[in-house]
Amino acid sequence: MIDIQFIRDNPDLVAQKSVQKGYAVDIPHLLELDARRRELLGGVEMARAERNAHADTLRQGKPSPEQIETGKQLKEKLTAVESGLEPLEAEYQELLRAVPNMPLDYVPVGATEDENQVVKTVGEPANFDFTPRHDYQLGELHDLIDKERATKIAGSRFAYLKGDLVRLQFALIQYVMNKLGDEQFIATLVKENNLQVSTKPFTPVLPPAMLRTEPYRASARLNAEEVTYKIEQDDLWMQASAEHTLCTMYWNEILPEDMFPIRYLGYATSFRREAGTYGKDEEGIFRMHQFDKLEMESFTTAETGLDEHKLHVAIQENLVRALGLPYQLLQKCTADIGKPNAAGVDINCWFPGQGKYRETHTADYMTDYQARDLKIRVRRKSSGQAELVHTADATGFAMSRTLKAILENFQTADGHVIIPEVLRPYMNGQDQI
RNA sequence: GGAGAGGUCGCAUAGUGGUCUAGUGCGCCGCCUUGGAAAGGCGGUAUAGGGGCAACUCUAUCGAGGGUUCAAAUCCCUCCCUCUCCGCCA
Repeated sequence: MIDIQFIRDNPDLVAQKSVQKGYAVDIPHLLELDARRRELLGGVEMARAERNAHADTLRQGKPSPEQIETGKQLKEKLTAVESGLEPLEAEYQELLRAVPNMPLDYVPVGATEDENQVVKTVGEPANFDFTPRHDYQLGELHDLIDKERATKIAGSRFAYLKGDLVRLQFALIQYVMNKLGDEQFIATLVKENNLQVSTKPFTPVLPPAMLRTEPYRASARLNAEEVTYKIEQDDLWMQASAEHTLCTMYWNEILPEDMFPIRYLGYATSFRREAGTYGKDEEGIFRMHQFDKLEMESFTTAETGLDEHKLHVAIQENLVRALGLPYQLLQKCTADIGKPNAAGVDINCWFPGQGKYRETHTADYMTDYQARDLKIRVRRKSSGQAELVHTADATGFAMSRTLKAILENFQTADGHVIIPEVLRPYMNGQDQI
């Protein structure tokens, strides 16, 4: 949720930037509601003050019939003004929540994801002297992926992953957990990128996989119900990313300043309905209903939020480079960053099977937009004041997409797959599949 | 699944219709005291919104929402959550 005061102060800017993000919000109408709401609220509060003052005079003893009569009249008056406020309040809240976060100035303006800016292209796609195989072909060759039986059991977009592919996943998890848990590693990236942030390492977290409606809504991440599974019986949602259960972790809390920055590396199985994607990426394990993901989530003070986001991106790049995957770094445009985002970056890795760069990573910077509705605040040491925190999240590795990228990029003519060197120590030194 | 208890200020607790403008203890902050500290004393100690240059002030918040009443932490209804015991279970 955005600050209503900001909208009051910058109505044109908010309208303009909302449109740039693809959210048509009637700002003049919102401000009109806001003004009327405040006016009515004034009346309601005055009526309440009168009622309270009257109640004060009756503190002791029994009230006289006259006093009860006065009280009745005050009550009627209050009910009358309150009834005017109620529908207005509901509409106001709905409209206010419809306003997206404001993109930062450097975010390119664009109407579709095609206008995302390629910031850099790193690494060269391998020049195979044979037709590169897809993940499912390599999977079949080494008995690594069984989608057919998974479909029999669970339906489309599920898979049994087996053998070396599973070992590879656990190696990847272990590798990332070790890197992000190493203060020296963080310190190097902070220095290299000239960031004004702490060198504190990330704490690994296994979060719950389900969450309740109320915190989910407040996180501004439950805006696409077609992507999220719901357990009707228990009124719970399956998280579609560890980010969802991580960013909500401190819901309704005020945290001491010396806890900051709070850096988590979550690992969770994520679930997506993928409704409306029939026929899209049906082959292989690129787009699944269920996939495992390492996810960074940071809570920071306002001053360090942007640099924290940049740290996330630096970490992502470092990890992708360490594997040796060719990739593009994209500055996402206003249309693609998402409603709660102030900025966002994608990393698209090269997939030889498709001959394309496809999205494997994303990094989101929310400023205080999520925190406002989630009511997550920091208690400042100097002033004692409670201020909204900033949140930023970023993909560590989405397992299935990364496994696919490794399979396809490092394949050999005879159908083997060379395991990235950094992962070999976590696979008993195994160097190929 | 069965039975029971409970959700009050950062924490712990008191509070069963009007003196609750939510008490007390702990914690925290400031001051006094001290050579310095401890102990002690005094004062303060939330969040959100509205008004005001400010001092300050008004409103809301005792799990959530509704109701009864002149008046609700307290009574009624619905829901949510937590805990304990039993059963089942990785």
